[in-house]
Amino acid sequence: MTVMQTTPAATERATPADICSAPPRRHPRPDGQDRYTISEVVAFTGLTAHTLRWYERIGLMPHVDRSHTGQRRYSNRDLDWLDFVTKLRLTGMPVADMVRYAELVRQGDQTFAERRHLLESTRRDVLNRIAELHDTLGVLDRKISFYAAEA
Amino acid sequence: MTVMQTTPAATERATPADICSAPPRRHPRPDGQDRYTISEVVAFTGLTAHTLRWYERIGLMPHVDRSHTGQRRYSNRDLDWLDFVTKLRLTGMPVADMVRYAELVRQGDQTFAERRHLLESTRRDVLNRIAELHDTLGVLDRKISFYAAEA
DNA sequence: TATGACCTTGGAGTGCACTCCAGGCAAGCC
DNA sequence: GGCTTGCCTGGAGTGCACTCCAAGGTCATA
Repeated sequence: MTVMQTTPAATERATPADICSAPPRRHPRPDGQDRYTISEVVAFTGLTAHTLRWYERIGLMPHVDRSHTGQRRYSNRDLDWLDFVTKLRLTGMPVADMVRYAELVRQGDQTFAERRHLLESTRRDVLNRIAELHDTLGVLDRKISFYAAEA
Repeated sequence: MTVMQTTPAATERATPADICSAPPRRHPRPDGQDRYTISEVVAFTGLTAHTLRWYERIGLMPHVDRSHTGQRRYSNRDLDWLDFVTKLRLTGMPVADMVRYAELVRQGDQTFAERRHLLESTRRDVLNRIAELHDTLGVLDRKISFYAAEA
């Protein structure tokens, strides 16, 4: 199934100089398909196969379908979930909390209120972090313009 | 520079519900003093004594003065440095990179250009992270308003 | 049909950033 | 003098989030 030119695991160790440039590029999901192998999902999400299996083990993935020989076949719904999880990870939310959220989803509609609370508190975290980063940006700009003036 | 109200190490383990509320409150630096004990610095910065000693061990702190009995006495300059380091940490910069920066500072003025490059790339990282977080905010808002509509 | 890329598992290993421990010194107070 | 509190050190331990390994089954293609 091809594993085109992403940066499969080239995200290994980025020096500060690298980091800025390119976020791990992901491939578009082909339309009209709903059963992806793990390596396709690696290409779409930028996660490693190890991490995908691990997510499943710890209960962060809803049950993934299997082929008749036991190989994983991810659906578009699974990919949507992974996209969401990846976003949550960016906020710095611990994996344990995401597992908690996944459990709530499994429990069905009566957990809507709790899920909303969880997301709302995450939202506040994100706003705080953005504010902190803006603050840091100010500090960096002052230092940089100092160095620029001296150079 | 101001470091106002924050609690010492009350940041232990915050559940998602807690996190939002208060950032660890720190104590203001008293004026007209320039030799602080490690426990005072703990109160000012919110870092633990362990972490302060560890930062020194790995070369992230410039040499800290000692009392005649060998106890650490931090200066206001040291506190400023710790504030800066703490800001860099918030950006997600790895400790090893901050140690690199500290080394450049120790090497003196001829490293201005390199320091500026390092900070500029950090600045780009921060901008990227802010953009990612805004993106995540959009996702969260959509989910939250979905749950709000259903509830 | 055989080669090689791909997939499976449980469990062990890794790297980062702390975090703690044991054993000991020094100062203040009753 | 005895007690408490605070500080010191090197080295070991912890928790998180992966990351890898060994041993073996599966699949596409030459």
